[in-house]
Amino acid sequence: MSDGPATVQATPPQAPAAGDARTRILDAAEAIVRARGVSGLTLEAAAREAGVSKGGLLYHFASKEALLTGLLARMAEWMRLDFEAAIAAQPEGPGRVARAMLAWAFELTPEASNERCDRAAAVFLAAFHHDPALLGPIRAVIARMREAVAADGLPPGHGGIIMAAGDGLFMARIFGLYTPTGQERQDMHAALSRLLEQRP
Amino acid sequence: MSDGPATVQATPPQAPAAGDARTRILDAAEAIVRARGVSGLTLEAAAREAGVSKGGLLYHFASKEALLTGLLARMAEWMRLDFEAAIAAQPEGPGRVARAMLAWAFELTPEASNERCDRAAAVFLAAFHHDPALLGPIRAVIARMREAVAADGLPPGHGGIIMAAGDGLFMARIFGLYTPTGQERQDMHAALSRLLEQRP
DNA sequence: TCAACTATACCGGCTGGACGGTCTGTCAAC
DNA sequence: GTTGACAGACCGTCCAGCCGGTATAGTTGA
Repeated sequence: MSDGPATVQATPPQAPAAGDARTRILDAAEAIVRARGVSGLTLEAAAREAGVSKGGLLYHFASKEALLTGLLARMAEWMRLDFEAAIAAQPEGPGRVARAMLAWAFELTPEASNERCDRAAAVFLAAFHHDPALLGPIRAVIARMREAVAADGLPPGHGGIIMAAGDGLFMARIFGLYTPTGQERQDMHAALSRLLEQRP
Repeated sequence: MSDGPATVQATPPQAPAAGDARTRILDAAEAIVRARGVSGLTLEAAAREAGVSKGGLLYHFASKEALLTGLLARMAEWMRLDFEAAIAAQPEGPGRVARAMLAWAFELTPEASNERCDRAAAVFLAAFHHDPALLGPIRAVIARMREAVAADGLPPGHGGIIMAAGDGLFMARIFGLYTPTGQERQDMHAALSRLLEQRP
């Protein structure tokens, strides 16, 4: 009994409780994956980062898988809303969805884009590592995007290229494979824009 | 930076299986990741699959990181050779490198392509999960590809699109996000081919 | 020629630490 | 006094890495 419960939580060690515990835990888990990688995400670490105990975390998420499922469901919903907003921001007509995807992938403010990109990557990789089947909600969102692009009135293949190119840049970023310069991004954006102005 | 002993050039006394132990261990590690995911790759499992003991594995690869490094070095070398062969197979002139990349990404026999794709994905994901810094050799290979594409005499952005689209399809495959139909792949291939026939 | 020695190529038990999940305890609010 | 929302000790499992042992081939020296 040399070291009893000497540590009492007078004040939370980290940020002072923004939002409810559930949201804080989700945010903490994302932050840990971004900072320390997928293997750094343990229940204890997530609990500590969120300012709750391990038991507290397990009260909200009964297992690690439940935590990842929660993370993924939140992300899928954000993606869906983002994508719908991007479509709504484009004028109607052929290629509307593809233009929205392009605007989404080549967002003008790289900061905001990178932030969201990294959050998505963290959730994505953590879920995939635990169990690839957890990506179901994301797959569903992507399938709906693909349907929308396919019915967009573009020449065959052009929609697929837009999606694949966006995915490729996403992958390059999350794995740190390479970082295109601003000029390169602009050139790619311009070339893709020309591509989706064509009609079948 | 050589992990393991110098290879003996004489035939092994009695080969219990195909190839030397080192190669068998590397192959076994890849197979495990493909079959059971990154988290299924343990030293014991790799040793068992390769038909050696754990101690035997550790004789050739002093740590798990050394094993992953070996896996990655081998893959980077294969990629480099593949890419050079793909370039050599294309007629000279502007867009040669981009045509090689296109042929590489949209290989005519999907089986062979998928096999290599999955092997690469296994190594890639396992290494990334252990330590993203291990991807250095791959990054180097990609950087050289990007340089080659940039000096290929294509309109700005077109080379980047080819690369990004290929990467996107790669990502879609390794994460099982979606599977383009044969028709879709053909359409994308045709559209990208048109793209790289243009001159600045 | 043959015993002693050395290097190579393994074998497999062991340990220490990390991690997911369980369980009991606590405490304020209703 | 019951319930919701935690706290935190604890347990079983898994795994990387360590270490002592072993078998065989090759070398050396008397």
